Amino acid sequence: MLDVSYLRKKRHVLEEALRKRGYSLAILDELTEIDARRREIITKANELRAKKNEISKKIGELRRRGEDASHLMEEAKKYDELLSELKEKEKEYDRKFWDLWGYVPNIPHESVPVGPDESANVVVREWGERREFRFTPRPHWDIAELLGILDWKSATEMSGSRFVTYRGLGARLERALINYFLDTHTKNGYTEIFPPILVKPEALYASGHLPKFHEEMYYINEDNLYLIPTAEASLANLHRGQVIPEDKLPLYYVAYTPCFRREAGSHGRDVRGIIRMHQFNKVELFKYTKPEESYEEHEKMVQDAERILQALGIPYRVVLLSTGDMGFAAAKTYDIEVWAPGLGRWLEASSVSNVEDFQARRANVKLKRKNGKTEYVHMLNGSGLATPRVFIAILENFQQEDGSVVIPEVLRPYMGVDAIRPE
RNA sequence: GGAGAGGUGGCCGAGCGGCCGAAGGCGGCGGCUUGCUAAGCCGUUGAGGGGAGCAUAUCCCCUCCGAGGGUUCGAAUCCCUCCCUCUCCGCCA
Repeated sequence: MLDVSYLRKKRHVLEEALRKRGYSLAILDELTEIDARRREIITKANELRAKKNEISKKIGELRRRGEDASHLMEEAKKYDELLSELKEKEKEYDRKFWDLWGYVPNIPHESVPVGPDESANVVVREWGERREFRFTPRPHWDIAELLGILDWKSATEMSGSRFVTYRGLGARLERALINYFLDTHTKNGYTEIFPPILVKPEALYASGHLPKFHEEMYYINEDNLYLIPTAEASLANLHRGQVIPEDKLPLYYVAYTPCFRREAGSHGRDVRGIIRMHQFNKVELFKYTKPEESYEEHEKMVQDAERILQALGIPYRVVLLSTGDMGFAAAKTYDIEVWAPGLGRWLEASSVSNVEDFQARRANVKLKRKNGKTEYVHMLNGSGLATPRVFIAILENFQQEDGSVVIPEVLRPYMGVDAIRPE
């Protein structure tokens, strides 16, 4: 959520932000109208309340002296009728306003390329050499089939499409990735967290996933809880309502969690393999920083994710997302895409965003300066990394002609083998 | 799941219908002291919103004592619902 003063005092900034993102500006007119009405009502109600409070105070004084106050009590009652109506309206407009304000996205940082969609994204750098194959590289689902490490039949039978069962060294590889990621990041100063995976709606409002993305998440009506779509949702709530002394910042967190997404809008897309799953594993990085340091920390976070791919030897590129492709809460986002030779395309394995104070405002996380002043912290999140796409990249990049897959050096201690071979 | 206790400012903690945005302590900030010295003394110190204002200066008002309702002229204080914490019992990986 943005600071409301943008609507009143810096409307041009908002307009520009919405235009850059390709959003309609209509919402601003609606907001302005509701806001004007809302303030009108608040002002009126406050005046009435002030008068009524005054009378009540007098009654108190009279009563204490043991004098009669019935005439004043009559007068006070008159205000009740006037107020009760206004109070209803006040609530109504307040709710309307804040609900709608929740649909206003974050303002893109000035360094973000402007464009309608991913076509305007900018490749910032590319790492590693894409391997030349002497044979036609297979897509990961064929390799997995040969190796017997992914079992689609059991998963679809027990859970449906977009679920998979990892088997044998496949399950082992998944676990190895999670552990390797966690071990690497904790060595780099991130504190490991294992958060709840079911969270309350309030938590998702704070992270910015609600109200907009209800449809994208699994919701358990019985208990009013959501399955998290990413650990970001949990980590953004780690310090809810807290005031953090500035010398404690920045805070670095890393968390492994499964993630759950309904993928409601992507029927028919990426249906084969493990590119797009309802349930997948991800190791998430998260930072709480001072506002003036967040962009520097953003760059560092991208590099922390990149280092993992470098150690694994997977070719990748870093893409700066354009205004039209960026997420709702983000002010600036880099994607890290791994090369998948079997598919012949780049796959997003990480998305690293600076949301500035967008989440902090709703989660109410502040920092206290040395001079006693408080302000909202900046929050950053990034995958470090999502396992399925790294899993794919390993299979496809390190496949041999006979279908076996060579395990990267750094994973061997976790795997216990140097290759996965056909059964 | 059952029985009970409780949720108050950055933290601890008093208050249990009006004089309470809230005693006291700790912490923070400012100052004084420098023979009680890893101290003492004095002062100061919550958040959000609305209005006036060039103003992130200042002033006025409203709201906030877990959240949401209710009773009352008036609620931190009384009633209801929900959330959370703790204790005991039950169940259980």
